[in-house]
Amino acid sequence: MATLRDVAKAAGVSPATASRAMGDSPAVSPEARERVTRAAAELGYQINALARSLRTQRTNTIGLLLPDVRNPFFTELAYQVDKIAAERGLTVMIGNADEQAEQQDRYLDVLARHQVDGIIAVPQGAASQVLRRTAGALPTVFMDRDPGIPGTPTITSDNRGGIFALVDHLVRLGRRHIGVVAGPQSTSTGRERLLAVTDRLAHHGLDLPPAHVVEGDFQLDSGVAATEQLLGHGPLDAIIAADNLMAMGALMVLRRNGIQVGHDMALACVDDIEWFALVEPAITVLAQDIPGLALAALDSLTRQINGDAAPSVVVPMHLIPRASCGEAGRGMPTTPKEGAHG
Amino acid sequence: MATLRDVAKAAGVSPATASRAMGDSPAVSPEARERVTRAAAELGYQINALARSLRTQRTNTIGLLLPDVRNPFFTELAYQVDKIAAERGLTVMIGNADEQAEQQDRYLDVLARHQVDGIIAVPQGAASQVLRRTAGALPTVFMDRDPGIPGTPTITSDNRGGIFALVDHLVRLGRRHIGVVAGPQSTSTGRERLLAVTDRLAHHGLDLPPAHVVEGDFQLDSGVAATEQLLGHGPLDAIIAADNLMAMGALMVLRRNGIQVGHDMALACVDDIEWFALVEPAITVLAQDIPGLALAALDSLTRQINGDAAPSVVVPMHLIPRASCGEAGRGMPTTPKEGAHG
DNA sequence: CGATTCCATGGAATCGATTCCACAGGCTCA
DNA sequence: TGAGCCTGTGGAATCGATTCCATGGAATCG
Repeated sequence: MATLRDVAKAAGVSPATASRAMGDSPAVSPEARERVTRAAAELGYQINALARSLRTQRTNTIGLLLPDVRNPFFTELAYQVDKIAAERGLTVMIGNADEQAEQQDRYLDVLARHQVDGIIAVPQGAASQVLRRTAGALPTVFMDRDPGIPGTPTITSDNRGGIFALVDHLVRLGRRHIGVVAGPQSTSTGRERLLAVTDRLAHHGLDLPPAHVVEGDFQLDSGVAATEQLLGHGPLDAIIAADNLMAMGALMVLRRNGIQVGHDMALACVDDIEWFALVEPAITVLAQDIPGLALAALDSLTRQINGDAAPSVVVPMHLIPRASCGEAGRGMPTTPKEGAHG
Repeated sequence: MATLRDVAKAAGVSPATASRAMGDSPAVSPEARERVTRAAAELGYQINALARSLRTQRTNTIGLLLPDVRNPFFTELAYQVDKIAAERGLTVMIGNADEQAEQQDRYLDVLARHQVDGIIAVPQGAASQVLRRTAGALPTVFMDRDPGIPGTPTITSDNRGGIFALVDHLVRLGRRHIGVVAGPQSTSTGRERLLAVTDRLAHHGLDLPPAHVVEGDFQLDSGVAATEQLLGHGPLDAIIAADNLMAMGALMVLRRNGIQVGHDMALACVDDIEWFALVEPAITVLAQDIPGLALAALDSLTRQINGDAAPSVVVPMHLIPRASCGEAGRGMPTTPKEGAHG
């Protein structure tokens, strides 16, 4: 591999001048710049990012820590973050915690050792010691979930507002007996979404008995188990799943039991997937604004890296009604509380 | 951030000794090691991977270049590669070409600048100049697709053998009029799969007219377009899609046209998705052995990094019959050529 | 015309960890 | 007892790029 020294020699200048010519320092004669550029091209010179970063104390690299890269929601999040970061000349190192706190800690250390300029993290479970230390030591932004570490900005979706709209939608369609496949209560999203369902049902004068709530872990299998359990606890006419994969599991169970989704039972969940529109019936979702989240997170992180105040942001969610909740007018009449909605 | 120098000072030893104590060099007294270890813990010392790598000329980092991180097949591939690499103490930098040759080239340079020890690449399109240069300059393994660069090992699935099994399956079920939503013919997988279908149909005495083949780009939308086109060209009783996303698109079109999949029309594709078993009807797939591919790629790359001979590997595929191709015995009788299959 | 400013350039220090080399002190063995 | 060895340690060079500082020459000004 050719070094800058080689390039300088080939161009007949000093390494200092070569360095200036490669960057866009104005203090280089056009002639020297030309010679250096040509020499670099001829030698196939690639700058050594390690050496540069060691000297400049800047890597232009950020870490992205996710709980599960295989969940389409996080895949999309990674895609959007990487895309925007690339446009800004930043490289993204993706770390997959694979749903294990220990892996998360391991990756945080890896990122720190690689001297990333900052970290965007979707934390899992309770805030670990390593997570606190890292968030305190270098620019950090939490995204999607809030681990409750004060002083670190958080970019989240408006889960409460979104769930309100979803519950209103279901109630308007005549659903009264709602079951919830909740997310893990160790995550802020799991808690917020469940609480919002409870609160909004109460607002409609409806009750959410404990037997109608089963906690899953955001994975497909837990959606299966939770739904089986829900079906054993009295009659329901709607199920809300706290994420897409658990909704998939719920759909499997409902099908196996010969329950007509969209008719006998409404099904809705948080987080859209491209092919949710495809499944029969198409699934009603509460979609997060993923590009919006990614953009806000990067903006906030960049500010923090530059030493400015970094804001927390709440991004609106978007209800997409599809066939899985049935049509308005079916079954019971539209709720008289219609007018009370926000 | 504490440096090794700080740790050494705190432990009352020289940086040299501190370095030796942090690694597992035997030439350190137990007492010195103890003191250094404690000092490091107290200072929250994290080794600076940049400085270490600059000196040792080893980053213990490999690059993984993918054409589309949002395709579940590549997501799973990334997951498996990262998992195995982590077990071996390697960090993975994922690059997403986002289906653009230009992005691929850009990422190859990024990886080279970061001094990765080696690259695992799923190349797209024709082999670019940058791809050739990179493959020549540092340890490289191609995975899934073969760009035809001699001297660089390739880890691929046995597309030909797999497709043979799939075609045999369809023919055995009485399907005779097969349409193909082919992959891009600029990729080796696209070419191999189409050729294998043609050859195996011929082996059964069946023809594949040009009008029954439409080329897509491995994305959902192209599956939609291709299937619509196929339906306009005479009667078919089966469609083979070269990947999962295009099969999704095909399924959408078939549904919209009221065509009963699994009865009027068989549908099968390459690459399984967890929830393909969920769709109604469940989709028959030719699944790749993703952990097998990941393991073989990493092994081959590691050998190459260590200066040993790195093998090319062909990994077997696995046919998973589901409801989308209908049951045996339906329609025409089982082909008399049954006995001729390999 | 002499003094001052400006500009392009090169030498050398620096980032943080590793490692070659030299060396001190304790040991063994003849 | 002295020659030789082994072990643990520290000084200093090194990896490759950046950047501070100094310098020489050209341009500008009064």
